[in-house]
Amino acid sequence: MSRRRRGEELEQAILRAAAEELRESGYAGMTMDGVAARAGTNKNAIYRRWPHRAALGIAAYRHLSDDAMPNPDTGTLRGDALEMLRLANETWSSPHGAVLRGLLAAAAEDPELLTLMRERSGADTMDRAWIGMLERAAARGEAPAAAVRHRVATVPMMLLRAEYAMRGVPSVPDEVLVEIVDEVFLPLVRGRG
Amino acid sequence: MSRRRRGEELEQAILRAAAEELRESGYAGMTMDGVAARAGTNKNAIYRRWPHRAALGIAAYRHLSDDAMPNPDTGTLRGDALEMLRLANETWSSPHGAVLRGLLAAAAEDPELLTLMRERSGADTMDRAWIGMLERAAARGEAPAAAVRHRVATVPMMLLRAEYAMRGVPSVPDEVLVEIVDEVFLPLVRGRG
DNA sequence: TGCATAAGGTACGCGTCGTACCCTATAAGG
DNA sequence: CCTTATAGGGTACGACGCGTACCTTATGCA
Repeated sequence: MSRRRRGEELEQAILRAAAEELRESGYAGMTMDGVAARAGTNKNAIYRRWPHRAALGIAAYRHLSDDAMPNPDTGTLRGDALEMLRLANETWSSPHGAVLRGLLAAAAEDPELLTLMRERSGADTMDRAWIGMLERAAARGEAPAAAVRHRVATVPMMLLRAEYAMRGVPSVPDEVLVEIVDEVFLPLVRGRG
Repeated sequence: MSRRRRGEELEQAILRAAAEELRESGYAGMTMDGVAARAGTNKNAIYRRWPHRAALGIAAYRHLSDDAMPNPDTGTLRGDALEMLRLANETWSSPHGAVLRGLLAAAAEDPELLTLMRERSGADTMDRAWIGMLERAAARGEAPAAAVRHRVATVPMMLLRAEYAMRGVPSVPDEVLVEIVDEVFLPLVRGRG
């Protein structure tokens, strides 16, 4: 008969099982019994490690993907911005993004979870990438130095996020991304000259 | 013994009860049994009218407040925009807004409900108010005519929405509203000249 | 080899949704 | 005025999922 797993090994098995459940059924469909069964263990082992379902969900999401932050350098501000938006749009409209949205929804009424989420969502890294993009544009003379501001740099991602909140699951059309760049981001950067 | 209510009268009683539960406990705390008990009826009467909890939640939210859309006219674009943002911020950070966020969260993975929400959330009315504001500014010569665009007009509200999504329950500080107007909205409008 | 620790197995309490069934008041129509 | 279809009232129940309790059993370590 098979060995009995413990410690790190068991923990990884649980996380893997939870991640699979997340991918297949989303956060709403991830049940503790399901994870336990899939991991070949029982709920005791889970609750000894995470206090509740949401905590496991967040940990498993983190386990699901180590998001490599892109840092496009197309040579123009417009190209860089579009590239960033398109990559984000792809990520968020994938099953992977659906899981993220489910978690965010679950955390909406639980501030504690929301902070947990934000810490691990890589939002800061994302913001830095946009600021870097603006700095390079400014160095090229493509943007006024006064435009290199956090509030300005984050506008496109904020708009994309809000667009997702309004629409349902499907991805945001590419025209919208182009509009965000051409009708908002670039005029805004220029308007600060 | 008291009359037995029917039709419209009973429906209103249920909606009133559901709205009270929403106000007191948020959407997550609104239970069907609770609403039935508070309305002095039973779940049959509810399920004969709404197919599930979420539908009742949305209907009750609508019943909770007939949102009079503000239409400030302070004489300057900056004043109008700030006023709109401040009103929206007040609304969303009130218990009333907490209910709305709870509903949105619940609807996040259910496209059908999301459209229901959007239809009744008055988002279109809100957009029109912002466009009207821009038009008046253009008429006063305070903004270029090219800035009167839907995508431009909706930017501040989108940013506020995204700000809410990032932070938890508490209201967005007034400085952020000022930043949205002074660092984004006004430069953007000017940048389109 | 003995023991503390942690995993396995299982059952349970609780809350909540949604459904079923049967009884009864009410309104509408002959 | 009486009958009958309709809809509300009462209640119980099945299903499901979370989180807990309790006991048994394997495993690593002293």
